[in-house]
This record gives sequence, structure tokens and C-alpha cells, in this order.
Amino acid sequence: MSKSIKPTESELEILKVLWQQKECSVREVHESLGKKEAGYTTTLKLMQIMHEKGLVERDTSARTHLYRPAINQQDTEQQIVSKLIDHVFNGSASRLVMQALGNKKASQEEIEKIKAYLNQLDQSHYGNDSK
Amino acid sequence: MSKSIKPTESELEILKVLWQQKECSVREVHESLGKKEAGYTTTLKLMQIMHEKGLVERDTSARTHLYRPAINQQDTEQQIVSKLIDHVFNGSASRLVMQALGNKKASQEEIEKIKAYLNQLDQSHYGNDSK
DNA sequence: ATTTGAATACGAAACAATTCGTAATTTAAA
DNA sequence: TTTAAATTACGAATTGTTTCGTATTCAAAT
Repeated sequence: MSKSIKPTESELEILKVLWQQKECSVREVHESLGKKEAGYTTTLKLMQIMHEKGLVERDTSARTHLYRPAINQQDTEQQIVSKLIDHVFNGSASRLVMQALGNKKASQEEIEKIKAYLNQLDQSHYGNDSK
Repeated sequence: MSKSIKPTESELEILKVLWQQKECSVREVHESLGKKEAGYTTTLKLMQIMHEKGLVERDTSARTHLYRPAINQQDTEQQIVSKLIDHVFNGSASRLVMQALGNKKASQEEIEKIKAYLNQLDQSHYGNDSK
């Protein structure tokens, strides 16, 4: 399957809003993006382009068009992470994880969550082909 | 300190070669990049730009200039990962980690490495502010 | 000394992403 | 019905990255 549509950074910002809110007008997205962002027509244009690319769907029946994400959050995040692992960490997921944990971003609480997740992985014999 | 220089994708490719090999001529980098890459002058130009940006240092005493990385691999990877955590995973390192582990990329072997790392984190009282 | 091959320097083209100005359209209010 | 406000459509300017063609320089081989 060719899920290889990759959103740009700005597009990802917009997708995050849409993932969260399910369905939005351009204005709603624009406001959600907050102050720093560019003008309204910039957001509009981006969303129109995203529609052309198939990143979002839209309902044009009403005056104010409503947009919905056309790609899945989980899949998209997965793609981004996979690409990072391949390109930056030479295919080693563990190197990425260690990099992610070995910094101030990872609180003790976070680390506990991860341990729990790992144990759960074990129990569900989720492990796969090693050596 | 203002370490906020962020390499583009192509620049990162080149940095990876330099990190690995310590010091390289343009040609060496170019060959290391392999087939798919663009022409020699493209690599040259990129490295010249990287020099202007301060991403690499170079020794121009000899006919063939020698380039060395001017930024640290660990720091750079850290920056990339931090940015990803902030922008894609709303600041949650654990979400990134789970995404990284919950796919085919992470073999059982990788997962073991991570467990070991987590335990080691514990022992060295590395944990920080939680509650 | 001359030629040849490899290297650097430089400018510009080709692309892609972002931004915005302005016109046209639509709805609701006056 | 006219006006006003909000919206979409569209084209183009801007900015950043990548690519390459060509000129120049240098050093070694002839």
C-alpha cells in the first residue's frame, strides 16, 4: 500500500489540530494554531494544498468549508519515526530511544510509563525475530 | 550557548559521513554517499555552504581541502529528537518511545537493550523530578 | 614548458514550501 | 436592494534547498 504521503512541517501542525478536533473550518484551525502563525489566507492556502495532496478531506456543501484529516495520526507518526530511525540512527530503534530518554525531556514518570509498556510487550509475546 | 544550528537533510547525510570518518575530502564524502546521490559539484557546493554555516570546519592548506564536523553528533541527534518530541508528540518522550517500539523496526534484541538501559538509568539515580 | 586531470569557486537554474495581496463569492444585516 | 463582513480562489512573491554547468586554479605527468 502506498501510504507514502508525507506532510510538511506546517501541514503537520494543521493535521494535529484536525486530529484533535475531528472537523474544523479554516478559521478554527487558524485560531488553534495560535499567535505566532501567519495570516489567515496562509492557513487557507495550506489547507487547500493539503486537500489537493489528499491529506485532508473537506465538505464544501456549506459556505464555510469543513475539513477533516484524510490520514491517520498513528500511521503518520509511525512513518515519521521510522524515517528518523533509518536516516538518523542507522536503523537502530534502541539508539533513538536512548537518545530520547537520556535528556531532560524524559522525567521519571515518563520512564515508568515506558517500563510498563515494555513489560506489556513481553507478556503479549509481541517480540519478534531477533538474531 | 547557541547550538541552534540545524542541518538540512542533505547536510545531515554529509555530517554522518564526517562523524564516522573524522576527516574527509569532498571526494571521499561524495563516494561514501553512494550511487543515488547527485553529482560531485553538488556535494562540493553543499559542503561549502555547510562551512559558511559553521557546520563543518576545513583545512585548506593543501590542494585538496579536508573537512571535519564542527558540531557534535550526540548534540545534533539530541536536538533532532527533542524537536520531534515537542512538535509531533506534544512533549511526551514516552509517546515517541512507544511509537518507536511498537513496530517492526524494534526487534526483541533492541527491546532488551532498552530494558538494560532503563535499569542502568535507575541505578545511577539518574531519574529526576517526577511527582 | 605544456598538457591533462582533479579540485575549487561561483552563479544561476530548478524545486519546494511558505506567505500574502487581491479579487470574486456568498451570507446576513441594514 | 445595498452594504458589510467573512470566506474562498488564485496568482505571485519570497525564502530555502538542491542541483548543476562552467570557469579557474593547481599539481603532477609528459
